[in-house]
Amino acid sequence: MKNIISIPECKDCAIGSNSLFLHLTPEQLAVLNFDKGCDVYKRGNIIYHEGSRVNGVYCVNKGIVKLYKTGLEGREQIIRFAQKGEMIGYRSLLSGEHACHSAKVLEDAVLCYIPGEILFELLRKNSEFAIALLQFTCRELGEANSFITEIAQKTVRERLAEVLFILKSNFGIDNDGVLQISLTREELANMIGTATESVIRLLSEFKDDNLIEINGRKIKLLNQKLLKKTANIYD
Amino acid sequence: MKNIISIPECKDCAIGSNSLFLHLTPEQLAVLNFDKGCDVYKRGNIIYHEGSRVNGVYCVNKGIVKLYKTGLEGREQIIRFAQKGEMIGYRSLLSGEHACHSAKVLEDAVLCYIPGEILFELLRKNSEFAIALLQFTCRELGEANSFITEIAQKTVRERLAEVLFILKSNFGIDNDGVLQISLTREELANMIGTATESVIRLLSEFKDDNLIEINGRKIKLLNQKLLKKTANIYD
DNA sequence: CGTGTGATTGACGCCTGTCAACGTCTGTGG
DNA sequence: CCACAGACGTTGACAGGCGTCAATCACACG
Repeated sequence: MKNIISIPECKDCAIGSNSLFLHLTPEQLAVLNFDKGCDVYKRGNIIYHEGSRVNGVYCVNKGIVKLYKTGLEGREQIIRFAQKGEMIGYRSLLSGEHACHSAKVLEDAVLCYIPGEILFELLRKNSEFAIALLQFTCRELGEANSFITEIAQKTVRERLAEVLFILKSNFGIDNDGVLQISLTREELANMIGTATESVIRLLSEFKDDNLIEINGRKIKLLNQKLLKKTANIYD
Repeated sequence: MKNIISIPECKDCAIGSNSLFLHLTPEQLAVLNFDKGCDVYKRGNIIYHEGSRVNGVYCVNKGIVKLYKTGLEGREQIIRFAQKGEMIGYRSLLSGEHACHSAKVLEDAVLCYIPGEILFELLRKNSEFAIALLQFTCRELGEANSFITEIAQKTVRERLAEVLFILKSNFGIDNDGVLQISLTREELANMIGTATESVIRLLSEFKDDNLIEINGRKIKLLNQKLLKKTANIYD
């Protein structure tokens, strides 16, 4: 097995203007770097199950992780995807509750593990870090509230069109306009709370209307303006 | 006008095991008490509008406040209700975003106002307070995620039955089993994302099935076991 | 080549949103 | 004191969006 990877440096994850780790001092970053664990996960691996107790948080260094709740009759509801630089499991750790969702690897991933005590220690010693995490959480809460409104008031058709834009803003599109994440029809359905068949039918309709182009799981956005109208988005 | 009220003491709001203010030192509590403002609001008053900038947080000392987003075609989606001891507006203040919902008085209320600088000061100086607020936010985030799953997967009928239990746990029932909050049919509809007429019809059905008793806006829970089954709740 | 997962399509019907009409109650102003 | 407006509640009719079930196809993998 030539699967040995070099353990990523925390400071390499402290990228982007919104990284929480920017608020740590170099010393704290060094300590964190020393105390953390790191592992490789393959597609399909479960990192933790809904309902389990979480004793630390994971940082995504590479790959994509799907966070989902299991609802009625085992149907999964996707809460969000986490990618490079994002933390998962922090909600459960901080609230002291059991995990409110499961985490499953969607694209082969490298995750660092920060034990709970270390995180709490940092939060206690570095109030800027705590406030930054608070801000992050509040932003996520705002997104959740928006999503509630949308899922409650919009039609499936509108939600599907909208989710394409959400995926675009999270994972981007390449030069041809192709979404840089590939999801199964079922996963799309589980994001917007509908049946797989409905997603298939609606995607076909979008294609017929020249809003998108489909190539397997690759979705290309053709007419974003009209697609936004379909999604009932006006910004 | 004999409408002069005595300004409530912050320590009187620091009740219950989950109050954030328990984490403040007596001195901090005293400072907070001195710096805060306080006002009386009548039913129907808007405290702030969605999209406005929030420069502080409000603490509910008395009454009930409805937090809601305005969605498509002006339809309101109720996010939550805040009552004695709860804070509102903190999400927007902390995330630095505009208010993601409007706040409207449902039952005549007394609200204290804590300027943003004061709150941030406390968060910086008292890490236990910051962590407590973080925990609170995370719990709310967990609830939001659960709600997303429910609204996405459950039928209107199930959601309506469930919301009765949510109201029960938030506002309680009296000895006769009557919910201690009175909402219009429209407000119930706006909680679960459905039409007013659907709520009316379903409540009638619940009544016919002897699950509840209706007296205007007063709803009495008769058969909670069956009602839970209707809500598809198994705990 | 069998097996399994995912994608697709069609048929069918119910849940639920919309529209419209009407009843009820409360507060307001003449 | 009555008339009226306005908010809220109720009921019926109706259509269509969307979930469910079932059959078939496509494709990858051991």
